[in-house]
Amino acid sequence: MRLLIARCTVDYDGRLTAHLPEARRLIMVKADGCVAIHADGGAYKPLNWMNAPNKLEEEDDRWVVTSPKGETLTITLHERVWETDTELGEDPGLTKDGVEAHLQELLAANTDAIGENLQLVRREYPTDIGPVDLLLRDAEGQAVAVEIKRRGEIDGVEQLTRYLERMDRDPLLRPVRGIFAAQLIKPQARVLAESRGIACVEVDYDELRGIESDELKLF
Amino acid sequence: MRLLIARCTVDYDGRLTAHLPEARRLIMVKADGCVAIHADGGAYKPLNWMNAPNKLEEEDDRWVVTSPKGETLTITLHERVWETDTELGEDPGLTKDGVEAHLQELLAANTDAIGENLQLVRREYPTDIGPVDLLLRDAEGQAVAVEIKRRGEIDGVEQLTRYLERMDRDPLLRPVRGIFAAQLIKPQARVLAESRGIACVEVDYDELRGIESDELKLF
DNA sequence: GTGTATATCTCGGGG
DNA sequence: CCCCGAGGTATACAC
Repeated sequence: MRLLIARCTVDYDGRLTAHLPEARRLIMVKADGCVAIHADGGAYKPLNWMNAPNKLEEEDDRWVVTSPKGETLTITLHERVWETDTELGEDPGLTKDGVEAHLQELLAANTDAIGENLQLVRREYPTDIGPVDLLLRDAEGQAVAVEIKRRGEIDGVEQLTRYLERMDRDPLLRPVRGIFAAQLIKPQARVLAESRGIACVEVDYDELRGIESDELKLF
Repeated sequence: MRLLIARCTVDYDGRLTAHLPEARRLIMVKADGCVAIHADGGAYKPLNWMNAPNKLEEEDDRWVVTSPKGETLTITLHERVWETDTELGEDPGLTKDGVEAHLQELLAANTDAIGENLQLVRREYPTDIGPVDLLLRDAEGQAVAVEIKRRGEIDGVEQLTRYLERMDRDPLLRPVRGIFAAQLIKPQARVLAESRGIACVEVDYDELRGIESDELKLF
């Protein structure tokens, strides 16, 4: 990883055009070739950047980074404050717990948290406009489509609505009941869902994880 | 801006939990207090981070960053390779050209690019679920709601559909016609829009900008 | 490759 | 503060 602190001006020309007036900034060039220009604030997002793959040409105090799509990032260096180049090596990578995929796993294994007497048919049930998180059947054999979110907002209701509309055209499934499950459901999303006959269920992630580990203890 | 290259392990506990095994990484602490841990690849996004505002406690080789919401980022330093601290100063900031806001300005000034004989009523017409990009009236006085995107995808059609549904409840507007305008409209979005009676218009940004500058030349 | 959904999204604007 | 929408979104995954 190459790090350079310099007074510079930067111009991006690609999906839009953007310009940075002269100031002191950090320029980071990673081993994969990606370039990022950071100010001393503003969260982790750089002011300007170019992803890998790209081509970096250095001509004295003018760097031109070009992407295969024809985007260019031009960095003009007015004063180099300092620079360094350090080998970091491969990163073993991040392990995560608590994202939507885990919530889906837990709910697939504990459908009781969604409703009574529900049988899992499959996860990621495919429709021709995208996969439904869970397809279940209730005690009467009616198909139940479940959309799972960490945070239940309007987009999720729209998504489930599209799936239901689609699945209702399938004589083997029709009529399909919809359930919107999330750790937290926003009031706007709840109103929209219920106005469309979609049930809302709030689920507790920690509690589900507790059930899961209790079950494991039985063996 | 403080920069530290170190062998470290990192744990985040907040909206999810995440863990980074021991490896060499760059730790960046900006003047506003935000912390980012970067590997030597993977675009500009850090592996792990904590936004400002937060509290950073350093105890020898263990840094604990705590956000007001109770999220914590724990960095354990196993070997410090080098570090530095440099004053960058305020950044004058980025200027952009070519984003959706400009497209909206241009279309508001040149409704002919959307359709014939359309009169602008207002930009960002407020409904109780959000603002519609443009509200127009056609030659017959019928209200026309326009949703503008750079790239026309399904989400944009859903958005316009919600607005139309809402506006159709207003006796002063009803019935409202919908137009989906974008530089490029994806086939799926076009199918969905047209199945809902929403017209699609592709507009040329460069051409619009040309019209604009031609008009300026007349003065 | 396209299409779809997720994200500790980030960021900015308006109420 | 929350809500909403845009983003050079980036990223992963399925078809």
